[in-house]
Amino acid sequence: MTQLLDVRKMNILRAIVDDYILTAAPVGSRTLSKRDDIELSPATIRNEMSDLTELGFLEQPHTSAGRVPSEKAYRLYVSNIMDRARLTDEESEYIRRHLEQRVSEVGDVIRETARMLSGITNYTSVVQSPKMKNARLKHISLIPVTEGTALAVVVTNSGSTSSTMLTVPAGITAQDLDKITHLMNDRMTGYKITDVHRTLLPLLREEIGEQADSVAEMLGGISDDLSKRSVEVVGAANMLDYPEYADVSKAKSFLSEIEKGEIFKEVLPNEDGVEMTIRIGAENDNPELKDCSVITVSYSVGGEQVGSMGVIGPTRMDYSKVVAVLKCMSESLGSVLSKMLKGSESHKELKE
Amino acid sequence: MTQLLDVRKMNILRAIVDDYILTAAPVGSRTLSKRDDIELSPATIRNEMSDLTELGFLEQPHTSAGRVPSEKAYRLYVSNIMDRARLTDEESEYIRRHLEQRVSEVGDVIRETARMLSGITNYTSVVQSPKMKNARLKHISLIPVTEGTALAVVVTNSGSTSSTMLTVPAGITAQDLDKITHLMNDRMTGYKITDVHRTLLPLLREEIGEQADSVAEMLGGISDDLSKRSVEVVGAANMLDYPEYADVSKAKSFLSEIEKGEIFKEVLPNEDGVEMTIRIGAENDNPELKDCSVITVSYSVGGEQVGSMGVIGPTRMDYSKVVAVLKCMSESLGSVLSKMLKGSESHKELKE
DNA sequence: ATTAGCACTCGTTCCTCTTGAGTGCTAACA
DNA sequence: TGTTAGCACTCAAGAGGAACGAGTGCTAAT
Repeated sequence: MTQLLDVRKMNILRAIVDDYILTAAPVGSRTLSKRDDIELSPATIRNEMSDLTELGFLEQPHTSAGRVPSEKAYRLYVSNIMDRARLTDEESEYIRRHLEQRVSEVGDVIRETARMLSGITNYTSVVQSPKMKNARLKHISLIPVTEGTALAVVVTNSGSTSSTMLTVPAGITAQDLDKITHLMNDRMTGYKITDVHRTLLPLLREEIGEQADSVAEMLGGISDDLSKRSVEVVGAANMLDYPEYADVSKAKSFLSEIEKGEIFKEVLPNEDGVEMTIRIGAENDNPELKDCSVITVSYSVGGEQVGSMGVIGPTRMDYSKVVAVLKCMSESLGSVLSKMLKGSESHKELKE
Repeated sequence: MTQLLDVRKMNILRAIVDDYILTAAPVGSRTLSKRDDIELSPATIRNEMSDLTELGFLEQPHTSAGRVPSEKAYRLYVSNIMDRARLTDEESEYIRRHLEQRVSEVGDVIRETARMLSGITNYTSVVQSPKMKNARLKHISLIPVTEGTALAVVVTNSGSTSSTMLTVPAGITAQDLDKITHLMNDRMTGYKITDVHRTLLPLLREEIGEQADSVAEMLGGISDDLSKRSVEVVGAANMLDYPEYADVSKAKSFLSEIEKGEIFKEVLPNEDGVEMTIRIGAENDNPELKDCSVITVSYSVGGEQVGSMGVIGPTRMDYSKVVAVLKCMSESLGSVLSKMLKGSESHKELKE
């Protein structure tokens, strides 16, 4: 990338963004010239600021106010300017240790992650539970509930359970369900949940004949259901701490959006391989977030991205800190989950 | 109860409360005298208001402002004055129909109840899931997970499932767990979950001898876990619509309290037999709710109170409407749950 | 190229004044 | 004796205006 701005302009822009992130007040030339890292007179700075305004990096609320960074400025700041901080060892140690105290259930770990993320950053956090597509079958029970419906209770190798209501094809009896349950527990444990119904098909044909296909379809519903993932959102009320939301009607519309529960879409996993995404203001698809920035990071177990989490804050958020915290969280969560899920011993692959 | 106030004072008080609930602005004597239901001159009203203030039913924000009802006034209003409205048939029909569309899962019904409750009242709703203490065992699986831990998956006659991580006593093998599972499915279905571990004890003695007691204790953990109940809280952001929360810092402290997730305590079931409770302002245990009123109602299945729900709003809430909506909701939820849970056929009672 | 100097802009703050909704009290009235 | 008209008084809220000051842009000197 070619140098968009000369070094001096960069420095001034950094100083303005840093200051604005801290104070939320328009930054003036005199304030800047007092800083140690800028050795220029106010007048010179004013000239530079005037240029930066023309280039679209700064905005002026009104003639006699200081300058405020534009979204373009944040973009540049985030990609080229800010120092990509790492947390101190104590901080990351603290995070990891807290997370490791919650090793009994995946849900607990996710919740604790969300809580810490919002607690440390003081913004709103969104954490998605890991996808279980690669989970392997450990135990299954098909339990008839009413005429035509059955409950499938699946335990995966990671110890997580899920239960799904299934519609039982006509003609399948409780005895059939029992037979299928035993068949699956005997022959299919260790297979990926998503593969089970296909792999099982030939065996089913032997056991229950012509209804095998409809039963396989029913079992497919289990892996569909398993792909539904929960999302923890914590710290929405934190936003009220920032002058951006001093106006109650703004606060209300933000909080209502959060309560709708579709915010997780903003945190949807990035394309494979992309670790971190920063979306600033209007870059967000959701118009309700046009004054917010959303930073998301994916987390991995065993080298594979299985989920993501994010932080939502005002565009004037502390990008550097949030990036650092998210990195650490992602690593910690990944490693804690790995430990939890490593109870998976027998892996049988589906030969396609 | 003896008549605390004469009829005219009652009328004036009702008018003031009604007006204040509507407008949130202090009510003056002239405003009142313009109302059709009060045929008195402002001066007369002033005299009465002065008396009511002395008696503690009214308060004055400052000398030259109108009067505002005190908590004592709301108390009186709620117990003796307000007309206990019922919903129209269309309204209650609407509620019932909406709820009946969610018959597949208890959790869905609870969530929809909370959503409607907050949607209709425009306050914050809290709905507790029904207690399952009387649920009866339909199916159980004990699945070894790691050395020393097992997962208990329980399906009740109502079709709801729960899974609990149990600590397996030393010396109990996977085979033992299997044996116990079969024993329970063969002999204990239809019993109340809470009774199972006790009733099973003699049978366990036969099967696994001296370890029976520790196993029974482990199984007791299942019913402990089953008594954990989820709570849905919806519409916290609604509070921002009211001038009481125009101050962001108030809004923040309310929302933070909600987010802490302990609000359900305010909705804890009333003593048996009490159907509805109204707690006004300082009557709430939680100091964070001292400017709020909480109305809770219990709901029943088969004549037994199994849960409760409530609405949280400013003390200046529309008591009459909320009471009516809660009554209707309680009945609808009760009847919908009854239908869902009536799948319970075989009941075996524990002979004590 | 930088900076000191200066006139100018404009939001914020702080007064003061006015307005009006409300009161309490007193005296007249039915 | 209860009700009401009248009046002086209070006080929050709003309007208007001066003073302030943080900021700018421009020009001329360094």
